Amino acid sequence: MSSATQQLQHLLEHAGLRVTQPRLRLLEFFARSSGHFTPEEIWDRLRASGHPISIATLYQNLKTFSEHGLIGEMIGQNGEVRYDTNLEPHAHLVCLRCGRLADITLELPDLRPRGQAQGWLVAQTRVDLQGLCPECQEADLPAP
Amino acid sequence: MSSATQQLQHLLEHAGLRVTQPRLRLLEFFARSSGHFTPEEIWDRLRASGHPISIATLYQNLKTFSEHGLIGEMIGQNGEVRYDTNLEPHAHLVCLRCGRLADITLELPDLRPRGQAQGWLVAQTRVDLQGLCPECQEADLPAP
DNA sequence: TTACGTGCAAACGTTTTGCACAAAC
DNA sequence: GTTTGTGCAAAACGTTTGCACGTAA
Repeated sequence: MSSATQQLQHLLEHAGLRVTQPRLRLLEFFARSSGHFTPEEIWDRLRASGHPISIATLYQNLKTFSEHGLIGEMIGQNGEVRYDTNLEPHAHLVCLRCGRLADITLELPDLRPRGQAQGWLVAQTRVDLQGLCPECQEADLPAP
Repeated sequence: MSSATQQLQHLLEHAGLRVTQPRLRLLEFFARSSGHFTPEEIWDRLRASGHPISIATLYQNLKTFSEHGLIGEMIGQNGEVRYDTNLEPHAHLVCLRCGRLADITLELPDLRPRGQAQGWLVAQTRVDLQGLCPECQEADLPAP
């Protein structure tokens, strides 16, 4: 067993989860991928890589992993659920033309609302920027 | 016919849409409501008010209306689609305990990303703040 | 050996579609 | 009279669940 796989094992053990083949494969996927993936995308890629797992097991483990803080869960631009290895708080930059999604770290000013909504206790902020990525600006097509 | 209904008629005509009963009833709903509604909530309320419309017609018209800019479409905290009469750009304040959702107008600083994601052309920003509304802080329950 | 995880198939809730009919223009 | 919208029922979609079996601890 590779040492990379051993690390993933420790991750599962540390979370109090049993070490199983489907879980190791799913964690491996996240370890070697970077991005924000829908369950379907993950399922397709696991299948394509020769390590298919059952769709039920996939959904169950995505939920389990995100509940244990091993991966992040986010709601995409169109309401799709996506999973992510980036556990740091970060904002997203979505290209309106090609859909490319980049993580960015914004230094946010104090966003505590004044005026209309005083008295709220703000715990988290979710910021998504939409626009055109450099490549799509380059392509210089009419705006979508 | 009431003058309020005439106004709604003009709205439809101006958008190049035919004036029909279901459409007028749907627009009436939005005219007298304030908030962010799921299709199901809208359907329930129309039915309860004695003016039911078909679920297919509802979905078709919600899409049509939002494409024509008559109502706003947003993705809720859990990925649900919601419709809204507030067409102004605004941010949301979501209570993590009771789910209450308030619109707020933030004076956003320049959020153009630097560093990791230079070169993007930012067209829109979506900001959602999560926290506790004043009432839920008052209730002083353990945090969710 | 016992609790937990897997994976199939079925069920689920939401949204979309095909289509015959009705209404608006 | 032509085009557009309605509404039913059926299909499609993504996700969850029940359950018998397998496997980790």
